[in-house]
Amino acid sequence: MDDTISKLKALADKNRFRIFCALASHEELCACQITELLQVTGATASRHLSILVTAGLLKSRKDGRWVLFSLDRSGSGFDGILQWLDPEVRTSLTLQNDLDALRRITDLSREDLCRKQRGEACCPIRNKEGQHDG
Amino acid sequence: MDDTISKLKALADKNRFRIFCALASHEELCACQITELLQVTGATASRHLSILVTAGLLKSRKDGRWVLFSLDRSGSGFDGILQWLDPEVRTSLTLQNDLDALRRITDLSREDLCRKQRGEACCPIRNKEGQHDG
DNA sequence: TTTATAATTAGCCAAACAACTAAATATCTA
DNA sequence: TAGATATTTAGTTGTTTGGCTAATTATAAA
Repeated sequence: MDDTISKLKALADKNRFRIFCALASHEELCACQITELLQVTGATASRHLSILVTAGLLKSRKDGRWVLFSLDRSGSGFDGILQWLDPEVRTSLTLQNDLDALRRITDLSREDLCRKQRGEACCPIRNKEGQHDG
Repeated sequence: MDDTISKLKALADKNRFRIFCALASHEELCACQITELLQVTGATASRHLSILVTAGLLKSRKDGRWVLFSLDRSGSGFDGILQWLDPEVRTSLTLQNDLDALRRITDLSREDLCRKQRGEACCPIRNKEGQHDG
């Protein structure tokens, strides 16, 4: 039971939920891409990612100086999670915006993305929210 | 998305998770039976129940001075939740103990249960936990 | 109508949590 | 090696949350 509750707790946060859904449609994303998507500090993104990994929802691998995250589909009941969340992922405005944003983010090379994060304001991520999230 | 996160938050607490699982195998339970199961104050049980109802996971109906709670299976994706949690429910030691306890609780009339809650120590609910919960 | 009781609400406190900044730990490149 | 950069860890702060007791509301019984 505690494992299941860890998973529930891990998903029961808006930013972590967005990370999870982002990875449901992108095989792998690095920490800095997640940071860019959420528009939080790298430290914050890193902590959220570690919570998701610890809960067994994500796995990570190192690629040079990058750490790449992906869904850990090995957990028992994982398909049930996806089945539950799937209609959500397809209809939420926030998550649709996230997909748009991710497209822009992954269009940049990681190098360009990181240059951008150092402050050269190119390609800002717009957040269309404020409307009720369908 | 917010609705889904409310459901996740509602389930991401041990006591609320136990309530939900209890109701997965008992059509209806009143607040005082839940109180007895969790071994918390009525106020605490009531708050947990209201969180589950607000999230759309439970519904309630009044029967005289009792309020009876049951799963609200109408929510979209509800079957996905059950599918996810089902293996859990069948293997968790805590949840198995809860089923035993519930059998004892529902064997009592509600009147007897409430007399018991007023302090006459009959039929204590044993908690076998402490062992790792499988 | 008075008393008892099921349930909820209000108010309090300690623990958990999510965000930040700053510092530390890799890893790559010049 | 020195410097840059991707990520994580440490430490701080304000908010949320889960539990309690006490007070309130609603129903039933005497």
